[in-house]
Amino acid sequence: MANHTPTSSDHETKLERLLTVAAETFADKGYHHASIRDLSRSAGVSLSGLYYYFSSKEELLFMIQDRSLRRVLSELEQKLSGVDDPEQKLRTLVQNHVEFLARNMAAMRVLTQEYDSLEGEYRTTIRELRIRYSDICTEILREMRRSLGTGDIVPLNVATFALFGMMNWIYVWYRPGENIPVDRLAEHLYRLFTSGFIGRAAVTSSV
Amino acid sequence: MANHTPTSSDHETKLERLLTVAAETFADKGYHHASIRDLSRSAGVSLSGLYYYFSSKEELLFMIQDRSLRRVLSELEQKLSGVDDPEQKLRTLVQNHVEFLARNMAAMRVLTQEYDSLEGEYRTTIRELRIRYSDICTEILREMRRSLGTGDIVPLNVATFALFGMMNWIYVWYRPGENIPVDRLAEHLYRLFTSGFIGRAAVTSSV
DNA sequence: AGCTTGGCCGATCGAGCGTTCGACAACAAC
DNA sequence: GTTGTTGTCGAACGCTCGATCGGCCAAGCT
Repeated sequence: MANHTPTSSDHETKLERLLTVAAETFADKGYHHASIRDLSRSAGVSLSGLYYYFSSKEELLFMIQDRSLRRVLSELEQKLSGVDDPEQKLRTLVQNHVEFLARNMAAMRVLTQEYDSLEGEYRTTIRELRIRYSDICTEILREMRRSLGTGDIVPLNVATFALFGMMNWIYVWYRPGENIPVDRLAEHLYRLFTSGFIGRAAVTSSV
Repeated sequence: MANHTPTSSDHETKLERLLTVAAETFADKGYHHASIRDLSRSAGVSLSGLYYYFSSKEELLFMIQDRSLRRVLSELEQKLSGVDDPEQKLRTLVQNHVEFLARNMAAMRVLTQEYDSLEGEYRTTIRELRIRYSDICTEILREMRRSLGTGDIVPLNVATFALFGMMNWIYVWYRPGENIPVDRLAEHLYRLFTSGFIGRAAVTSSV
């Protein structure tokens, strides 16, 4: 009577562990190339035993993406509450994204690289979460522009995609521990995006 | 006697067509998920007939990546010869890359997304080409910095990866014809990278 | 003791995969 | 007219895949 759901937390813990193993395997070999048998080997569970925790390979992929995206989103929204200055908001977004990405490299790689592997309702759900995420970014950029009174140099959606491109490209080259620290990297990207590479106001020619 | 390799150009033409079809299929369904049977259907050639033009699926993937990379590299080097100003060089690089990417979206998508699917010598070859490409970019950035006398704000390799991230992210969201024209997009990205989003010199806080 | 349930497994199925092989038609060379 | 080359094909092989199913076992309840 003490705990009326005695096994549910064990179940959740083990599921979480399986998702981590799966994310690493998918990140390493790619979703389609990695077999459920690979997972069962890495997780030390039998092939059929895995199906107790999820009902299909695609649902497994969905769970990895869904949980990562919701987590990074909720951490961001939590950190943003209370911040008013648009520039500080953007810095918070970049720091949060880069740091989360470095902490959950495998899952985030699966999230960005295997989106096309989802179909139907799974895909729709993930797409809506992604849109919600990028909308937050675009809105911050809009505020920045308004508060600084700068003109419409670059379309907001192009700027948003460029920023996410800079950040998400990290998993192609960055290895935590081998390169510069994560917080310095985030600061570099934030500065590159806001101030640019040269760091001065006017760029010479016309167009 | 007039032409001692009469069929070789036909052969090359057909191979080129097959590579295009294959790139589109791989870009659409992913390398591992797309079957050779899919290709044979799309190309209107029998399954076994395909093997006259390549000896394995992996070689096919390699040829797509190798040809794209060599082509974009040679077009870049050609355009760069004669340009002295580092800023103009960088603008040329961005224009060339973005424009090529928009013209060969499928192949470039395969190039960036399916690098991990190559193994052994194939992988080594492609990696060396990629390094040669990014080295050109890093070298231009170094020249820019020297000629402008600006300090070491952001490490050159971080800046290089950020730039390629901005550019290569294009295939995630950009659809030629639906969004802004390609040359405008390239100019936006060039400006974003050099001058940044805000477009002024100093950014407030310390760190 | 008997019964239920959560967790897990070995064996197996049907489907699809990449690749190979022998054959065949067209065409040029001798 | 024979021979060799180029391009194409249908059929098949061996293998791996995702998924299923019946059953086992330990724990908790009655």
